[in-house]
Amino acid sequence: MPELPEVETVRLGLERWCLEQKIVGVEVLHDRATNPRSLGALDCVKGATIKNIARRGKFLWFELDRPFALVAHLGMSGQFRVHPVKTADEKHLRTRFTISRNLFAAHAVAAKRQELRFIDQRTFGWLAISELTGEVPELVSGIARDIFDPNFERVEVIAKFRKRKTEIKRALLDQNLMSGVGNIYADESLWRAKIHPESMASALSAGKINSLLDCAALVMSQALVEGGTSFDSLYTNVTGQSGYFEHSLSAYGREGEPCPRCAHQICRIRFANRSSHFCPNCQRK
DNA sequence: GGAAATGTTTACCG
DNA sequence: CCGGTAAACATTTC
Repeated sequence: MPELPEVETVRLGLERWCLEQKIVGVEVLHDRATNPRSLGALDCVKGATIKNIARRGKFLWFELDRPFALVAHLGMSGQFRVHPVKTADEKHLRTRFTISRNLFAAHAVAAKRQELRFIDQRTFGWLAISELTGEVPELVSGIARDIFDPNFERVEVIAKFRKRKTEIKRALLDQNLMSGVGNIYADESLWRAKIHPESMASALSAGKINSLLDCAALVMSQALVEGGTSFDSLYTNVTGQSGYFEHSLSAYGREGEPCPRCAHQICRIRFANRSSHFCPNCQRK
């Protein structure tokens, strides 16, 4: 589930709880939690201090006082949680980082330790060590900027969309064109922009694509305010709270229900190997 | 009991 | 380049 708003919610939580903390322990409990493209084993972050938490699209990474970053992708069900040490292990705990706040000797009785845990039921999520020399880690270098990136080139992106000989929803999901949009926000953005998901990207005017991008930004920023979307307890933010945006969805998951705009029944079709929800009355091809 | 479906990404094949 | 499909996995729903 985690798309841009959920990943940003997680990033904010990590920023709140992990900044300037030193990683003093790493315990990998599942092989698949490490991306095969990782430069090495995750325990090489031991001893590093977390200097920044950054994000592009659905990828996030911890910047360290090292020339490499710890990159994370949440996949379908990944979560980060910050816990006091000795909290009972979750069933799907994949990696445990022990982190410690550096306290001034004059005040410190003992360094305060906590655990940063990566939990992932379906194990499509992963962590990796990746070289960080430029703006983003090497592993993230192929991912396009997301719409909230200050250097997002809207005019260029619109032109790229219009060159695609494919359906608009497929293009919207392509993380190499524009990152951060997944199945839920694709359906919601298309509904808001009144565009049929199977419309050919190349058949849409620049103005229409421009308004679609406006809708995507609007829908995702609303979701962000509400702490992201969640359908079950799989997704929670760092402190364990779920998002509430699910109550605000207009099309996604609402097959058979009336369209909030025109009351026509919302349809669901299989498409690109996933479900698409749309209003056949408002969203014409 | 079993099939289908679930928010992601990547790889492969035609 | 494009699209279809499968695969990685655990769990829930029909």
